[in-house]
Amino acid sequence: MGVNLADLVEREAIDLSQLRGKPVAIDALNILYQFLAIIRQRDGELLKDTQGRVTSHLSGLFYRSINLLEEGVKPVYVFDGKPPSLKHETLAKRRDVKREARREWQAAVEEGRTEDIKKFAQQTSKLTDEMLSDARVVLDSMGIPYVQAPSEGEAQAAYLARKKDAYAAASQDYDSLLFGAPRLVRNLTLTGKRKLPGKDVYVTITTEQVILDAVLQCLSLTREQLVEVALLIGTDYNPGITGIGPKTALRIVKEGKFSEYGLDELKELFLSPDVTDDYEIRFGTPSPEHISEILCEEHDFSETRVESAVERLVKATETTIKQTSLDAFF
DNA sequence: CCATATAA
DNA sequence: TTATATGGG
Repeated sequence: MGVNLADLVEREAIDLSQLRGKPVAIDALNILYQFLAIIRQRDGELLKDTQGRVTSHLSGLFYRSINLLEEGVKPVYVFDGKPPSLKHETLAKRRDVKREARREWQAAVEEGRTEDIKKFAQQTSKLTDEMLSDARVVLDSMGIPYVQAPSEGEAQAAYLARKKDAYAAASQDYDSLLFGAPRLVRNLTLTGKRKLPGKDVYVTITTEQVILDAVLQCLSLTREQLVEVALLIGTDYNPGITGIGPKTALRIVKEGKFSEYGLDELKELFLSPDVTDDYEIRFGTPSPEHISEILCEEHDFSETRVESAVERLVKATETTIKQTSLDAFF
């Protein structure tokens, strides 16, 4: 999932208040997959409505968005379009992994291995078109804008950040940096405690940011060279060169020997990705009626829970709009 | 993940 | 008030 630049980039813990009043371009697929992986019951099953339709992603999207707005953060979701054809091999591999995970999950449930149940269930997540369109309807009802990317969502989110239509791109993956996002925000969430897969150990998860210029300066690389390093290690478009890790990749690129590896054409996918200017970011007024319609009537959410959440949403929207117009005024 | 109830 | 448990759809 995405390029692994974790060993190379320096991250800085930030407080959510540093994002107050600022639009943040959130990679929608990335966050929805996270919700599907995490929002599950004890047997690893997803939350579903009475008709058996998955709702975990909607729960996550709804409550997370409200929490962000309450913090003054303005989420702008970016949805993927058609994946570049060069990604087909990667996507096929992911399907295989998921098929295997479903088998392992079933076996773990039958044998009652609790840790494995969770582990394998998380790997089976699949986002359908219906789940994505439900997510869009929820956002519409909340008055939260989203952008349709022609191709990769990460690329479009990075483009928004480059154009300063967004203050940052938010994702767990580092690809936005390769696509040129000047600022990447990871772990854009409130709750700070998460359980480690291994044992009953809890780690504190903090929101962090990665500044592209700082990364490049620290490594003494250009963005193009950072892309070269990533391609040698492996990205969503290529498996990487066997036996080459971050350290060796850095050396190769700095010695100017990248072109010996036949990956030159792939660079363009990151340096000139398919993005569009055809979008409008406008925050609207939430519609309690539409929210109740899609969440409660259509998908069996609890009315009392949704009502109190909507109350928070309306209040947060009012103050955030006020804050923004004030910012624009001064 | 998040909200809510309950314990401490 | 804060920490932990559990159900959510």
